[in-house]
Amino acid sequence: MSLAFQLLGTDGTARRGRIATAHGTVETPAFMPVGTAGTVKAMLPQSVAATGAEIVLGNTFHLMLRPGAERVAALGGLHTFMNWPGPIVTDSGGFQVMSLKELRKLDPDGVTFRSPSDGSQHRLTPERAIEIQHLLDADIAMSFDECTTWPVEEPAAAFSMRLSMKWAERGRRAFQDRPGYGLFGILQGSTFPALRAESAKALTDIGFDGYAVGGLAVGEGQEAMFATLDTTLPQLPADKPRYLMGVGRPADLVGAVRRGIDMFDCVMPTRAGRTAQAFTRRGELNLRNARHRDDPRPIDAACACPACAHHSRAYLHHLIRSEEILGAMLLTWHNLHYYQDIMRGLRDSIERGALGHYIAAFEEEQGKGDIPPL
RNA sequence: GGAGGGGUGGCCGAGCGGUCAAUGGCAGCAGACUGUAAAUCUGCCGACUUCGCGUCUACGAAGGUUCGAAUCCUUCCCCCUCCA
Repeated sequence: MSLAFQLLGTDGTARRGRIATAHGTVETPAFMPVGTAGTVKAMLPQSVAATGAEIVLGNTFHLMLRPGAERVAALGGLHTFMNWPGPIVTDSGGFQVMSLKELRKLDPDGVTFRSPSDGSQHRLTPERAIEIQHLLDADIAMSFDECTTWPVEEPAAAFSMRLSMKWAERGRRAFQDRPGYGLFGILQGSTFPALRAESAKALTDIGFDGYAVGGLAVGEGQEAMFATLDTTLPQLPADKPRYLMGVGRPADLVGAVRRGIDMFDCVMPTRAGRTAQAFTRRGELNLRNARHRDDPRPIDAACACPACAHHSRAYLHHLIRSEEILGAMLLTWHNLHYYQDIMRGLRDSIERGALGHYIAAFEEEQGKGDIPPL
């Protein structure tokens, strides 16, 4: 247990902090781009850093299958392997327990997966998930859990959550404490306040370097997600970072930070970028749409990313229509840059005690919608 | 000149007597995407439309056979291959 978290300030329930890891510090609230298979898709590591991201996420399950955790370790660990010298967090494979439901068998001890690529069998237990994350050299490791599906009946959610809590305890025992490295526990319990409370107590009793809220943004909707955060976050220790897993859209990030979340990861900016969607200060844009065909304007005039600095919507539209790789690259870059702009804005306004103003301005501008072409 | 093959919705291309406004693919028009089985997936895609298994016009052209034809017959037009 030696991942230092410093709480630098607060504004209401929102927090401004700093995490010190073996590979550098992370200013929070932070958005962590998803690099599942050892790459933030369509981005060079240095480009990811250029957007302002300080930490990226890798995945235990995917890297275990290919190229293999032992191989990554032999090649110097994930930082060296993917040339990302900064901090790395790794998901435990818990999300795949949900997303690969059809390809896995769950038992009290762990989960047996069939590989989506070649059908081969792979076993993940709470202990093995930690071992793999050690091999990958993740600065922040995550407990192996079962990401509970939604909707779910309360008894099933309770059963699933309690299993995850047992696994969290086993993972905690397997985790080797080293300076600059930490292990986070993951809360479950779906949208049931009593289950979330039970989960929070179970994890804080065990004691982790940080606490993640899992099992949200799986279909319950923003209102239910925020309601769950409202009742759950006060039960977590103030001196540890809080990570909302798999979230989200810009408005989700803003609302969750206001409620006291310090960290996020989400495929949204990268995946949406590869599928033609751009997030902007004035809402979302689908660059595949014909209306951009003759538009000489940038995606977002207020954005400093390469896509907005040097290229028109018409050109981006052309690249996407032509299935040119550069289209996916530029839109991914833009989305990640905009996400980091949001995080910078949130951190800055919390420091100044002006979060309320920031959010009001954010919501007003988002609500305006895109400026129509002349 | 002779022999053979073929002309199908923006394009390519199935269909070869009814259940065909016509399989697929591409292009086109939209939508979705939240700890990545995702550079993916879904819907629409002749015209009209009260958006309904409704009406109309359609499978080179014109006739014909048939209860019924994109599918069979006749003539014509055009394209391709091979032989002279």
